[in-house]
Amino acid sequence: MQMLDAPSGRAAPLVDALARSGARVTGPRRRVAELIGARAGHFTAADLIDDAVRLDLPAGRATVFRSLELLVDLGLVERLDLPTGEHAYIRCDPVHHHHVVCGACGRSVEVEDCGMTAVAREVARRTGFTIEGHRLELYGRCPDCDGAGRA
Amino acid sequence: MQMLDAPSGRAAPLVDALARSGARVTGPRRRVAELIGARAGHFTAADLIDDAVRLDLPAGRATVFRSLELLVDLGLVERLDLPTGEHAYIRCDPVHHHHVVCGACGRSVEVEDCGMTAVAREVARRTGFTIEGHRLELYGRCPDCDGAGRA
DNA sequence: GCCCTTATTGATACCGAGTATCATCTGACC
DNA sequence: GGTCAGATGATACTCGGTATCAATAAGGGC
Repeated sequence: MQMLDAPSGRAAPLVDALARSGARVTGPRRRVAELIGARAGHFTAADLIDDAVRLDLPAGRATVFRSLELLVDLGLVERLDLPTGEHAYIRCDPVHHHHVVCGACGRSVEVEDCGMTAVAREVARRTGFTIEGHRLELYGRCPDCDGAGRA
Repeated sequence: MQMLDAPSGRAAPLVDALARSGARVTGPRRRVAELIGARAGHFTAADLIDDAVRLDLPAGRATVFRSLELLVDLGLVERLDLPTGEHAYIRCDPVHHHHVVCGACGRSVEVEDCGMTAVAREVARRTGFTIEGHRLELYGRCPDCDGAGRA
């Protein structure tokens, strides 16, 4: 018996948000939430599909993609493009922010604003464009990997 | 006879850079340069392949991809991810900069810095990460489309 | 101008991410 | 418990991009 009635701490908020949005809280969706909750840092759809098999939390390929799409729409997961061109997903809070991704371990943290609105304003001034949105991703090394690399 | 010995004004710099880099200046590469030169704004690899057929400037699919990769390496073309998730390419100068893309007409302009280095520094300070690179894309409406929309 | 080496080409097959289809199933409300 | 719209998942497909490999051609040396 899978204890799916008691989703792990990290999966629960996803399940709750799903319920609040009016979407049906189905077995496969719970499992996908569980899989995402078990992940740290960014992951690809393929990662989740592999995990589903490994952890015996069955969810069809199409369902994984559909659930991800749903969670992206709800703002609980964000799609990002790694410098390699790969598409990945990352769990996050539904407020505007950016990601800093560690190229060594894949860990990522969220940062807000940090002066981006000023940058957008400056760009608007220089180009005459009306800026409606932007997308910023920062790449580098997290303190741990940076330290390890130097040691 | 295609006047490929006299590439159009917009294609010539691409061909020159190709020659300077040590790569062979072949017929297909000239043609791809010509196709890119004929394009305004961003375009996909598929666009170029279509153009190649329409304009009777033959270049194989694999060759178009390879030429694009080469030009990306040389910094003459940049790959960008549209908000839709599509991959596109855009012609640009080989200095670090960002793109502002008009969602209505697809036109885009380059902008430099605009305070991004300060943002990166601030992010580094807050997160402890060493920032090695970033990627910023801005979306909005160009002055023309903005004006038309309002009129 | 010709030859030779080697980079390039392109037809083809392949791969992986993501989507469409559609018969079957199931959550949630009555 | 019954009903039915919404969800599922097997399958087949599309599409962007890459690998393979025999054939071709650029361009430096003579």
